[in-house]
Amino acid sequence: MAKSARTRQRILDAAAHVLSRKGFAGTRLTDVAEAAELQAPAIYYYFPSREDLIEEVMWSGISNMAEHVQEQLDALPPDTSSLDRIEAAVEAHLRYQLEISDYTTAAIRNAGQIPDNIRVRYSAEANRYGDIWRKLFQEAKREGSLRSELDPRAARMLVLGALSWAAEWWNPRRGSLDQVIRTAKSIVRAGLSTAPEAETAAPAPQRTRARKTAKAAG
Amino acid sequence: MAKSARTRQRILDAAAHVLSRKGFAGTRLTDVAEAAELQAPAIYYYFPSREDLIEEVMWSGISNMAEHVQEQLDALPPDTSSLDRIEAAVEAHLRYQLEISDYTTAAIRNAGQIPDNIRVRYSAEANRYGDIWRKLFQEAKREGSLRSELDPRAARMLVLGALSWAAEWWNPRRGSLDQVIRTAKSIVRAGLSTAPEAETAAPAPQRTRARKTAKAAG
DNA sequence: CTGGTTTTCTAGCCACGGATCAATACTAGC
DNA sequence: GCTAGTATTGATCCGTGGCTAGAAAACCAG
Repeated sequence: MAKSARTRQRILDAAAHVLSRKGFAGTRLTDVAEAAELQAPAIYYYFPSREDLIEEVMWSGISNMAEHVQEQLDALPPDTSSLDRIEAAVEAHLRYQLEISDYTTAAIRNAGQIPDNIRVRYSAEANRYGDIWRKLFQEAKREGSLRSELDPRAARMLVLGALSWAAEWWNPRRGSLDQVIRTAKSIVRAGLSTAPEAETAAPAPQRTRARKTAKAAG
Repeated sequence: MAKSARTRQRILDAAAHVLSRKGFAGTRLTDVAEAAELQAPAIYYYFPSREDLIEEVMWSGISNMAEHVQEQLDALPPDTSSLDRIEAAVEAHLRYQLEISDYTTAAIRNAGQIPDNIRVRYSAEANRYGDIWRKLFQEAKREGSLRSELDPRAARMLVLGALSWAAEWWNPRRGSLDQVIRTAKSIVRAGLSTAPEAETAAPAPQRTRARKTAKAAG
């Protein structure tokens, strides 16, 4: 009984991997099968169709990301400032995207290329994730931490874009992840904040790096 | 003689359009032909193969972008500060990407999915564009305008990511382009700058918005 | 071993897309 | 109207990939 679930997961992982670098239309079941170490028709024992498989990859990618980020936010002390919360979300997003999962990469790269029927469910989940950030920015605005000349929606999407795009260029051999995270946090805080950054270069309390729940998808 | 060139251009435009929303593997010659209003085999009169066509779309997308941005930078007065130059590049990039061309969107979305043989030429051109930004950031660093805790490469790529990603979410009906540009400039400047932003909310001399050379691809 | 269930494989149908090529317009100059 | 070169099409070949069916294998009681 457990074996079945493991095989299914292997197929999903393989599909995420292929999807992330070949694109929606370029994802062949034979490639997925090869990566999962079985024959292509075996996939049909676990998924009704190619599209269903891909849909689940896309869906679970963004869904797990949302869960992960939300988890990290919930772990913060309740009196954390809105900008600190945004920083924590930046770190959670980058860490998950770059260190853990093919899924988010697959989702992000193919969001614009999937056919409508798949997009429906995906968009719903993407919106749920977007809500997390929308809320973060609303809080910041309400607290007066967001500079007034910024359009909140544009600012939010620009930040999310900077993070999402990191999967395209980040390479573990060219600079550490921590370095990227530190830079991203710094830019985002300074980029959004009204305050002239009192604690400038001070390392700042690392309380945002909560715990290391390296929870693999599934 | 002019007709031939026009048909060729029509095919290129169509290919850019299809490529940007169907992805590399999903780009069918029949779809391109339909958008270009001719029959698929006619494409082979102008391009030796499907891959050559796609390669030219990718290549020219990033190439025109580089040219456009460089042009705008060259139009700035020689004493322009490095941060003002970066702001100008931000505006040039966004304006070109969002207002003018399917090509850049196609290039950006498919950069991670094209096969190696196409990627070679594309990467060369992408590097050329990257150089423009690398230089901008180096200048800023040399001038001492870049905060010291920022990793220059990470900072540069995060900014470029924020801009590139804009094509994924920006919609002319949901907020004006000028609004997005203003927000992006503001975030980038404040995000990178050492100075505590003296001219805060003041509209600031609009000398970065150079002229409106709406030069279409080709 | 045996019988039954779960899982995987072999074989193959079918549709589609890239590519080729001969045939056909269209356009100019005569 | 003929001809030469340009531009476009329709018919077709070939390879490939999603998917199905049914057999084979692996697994697991007893």
